Amino acid sequence: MRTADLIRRLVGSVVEPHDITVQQYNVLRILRGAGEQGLPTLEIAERMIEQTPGITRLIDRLEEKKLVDRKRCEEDRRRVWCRITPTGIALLAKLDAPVHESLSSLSTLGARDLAQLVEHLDRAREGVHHALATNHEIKSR
Amino acid sequence: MRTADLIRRLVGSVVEPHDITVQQYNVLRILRGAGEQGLPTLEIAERMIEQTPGITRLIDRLEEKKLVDRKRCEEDRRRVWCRITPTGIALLAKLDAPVHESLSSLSTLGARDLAQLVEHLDRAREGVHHALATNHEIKSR
DNA sequence: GCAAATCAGTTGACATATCAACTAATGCTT
DNA sequence: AAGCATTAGTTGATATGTCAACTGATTTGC
Repeated sequence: MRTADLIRRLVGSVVEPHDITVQQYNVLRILRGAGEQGLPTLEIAERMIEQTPGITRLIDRLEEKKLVDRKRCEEDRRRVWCRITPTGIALLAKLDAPVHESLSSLSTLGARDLAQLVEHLDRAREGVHHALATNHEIKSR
Repeated sequence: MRTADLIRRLVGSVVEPHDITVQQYNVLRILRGAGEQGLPTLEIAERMIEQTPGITRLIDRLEEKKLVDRKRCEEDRRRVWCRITPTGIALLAKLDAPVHESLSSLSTLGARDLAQLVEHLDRAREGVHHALATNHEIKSR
């Protein structure tokens, strides 16, 4: 968790001077990856690295900055499609290199160690995920 | 970072029903570890897992709940000693077992893998730490 | 021995996060 | 087809986090 916090702050130090938070950056990355059509609001929430219940207002703020736009889905009028705007794409393009470069600091670990680290974290996450789900079940009785 | 977020939420699901946040729990653990005399405010901040500039008010809230008390240091009147109260100790005692148990979900990894994971994270952190420090230097010019 | 710099901590203004209650649309059931 | 449950998303109240400016205490340099 110490390491995650440091990485968060490292990425923050790169993106925040451009007036977006790390979470907003994460949303933009997700939407860029999602392509033309975009994604419904709660789909974005599910893909976030840090889970956040405040997804609506997070995207409100991105919309205010014209980095994202939204429109109601016609087939299912409960849903809202969110898309990254050209301005958003341009901002990400500017950030790609510096973010990537800042994360190169992780290469204090070699490729092999890094791969193993990721694999271990994946396995750890499974265990924790299971514990959280169980915990939640118990609470909801 | 996904894994860290999950663990954070797992610990949160254990401690939050007792009306403290994960960060507050972290402060209490630090103060219990610090013993009788306690610690000056900013010393606590340095030892936190997630760095937080809002340490004063975080401790304000713990003080309101009578889990912590404070007094000015006589030798250096700028400083404030923070100590965990008996109520705080009692709360931690109640939480020790459930927190420990919830974290046993990490034993999807064997002891050896876990040790290696920690070592890799430590090394990763060094790299990131260095990058952040350098980054900060550049900014402050 | 005194001004300037530094340090420990606090405060105010503001941004963001969180939780529960809500609206509107759709799906399911009989 | 009516009624209830579910789903997608929003909103309001409130708690917490964040940044910069500040106070008061202690060092440091000259």
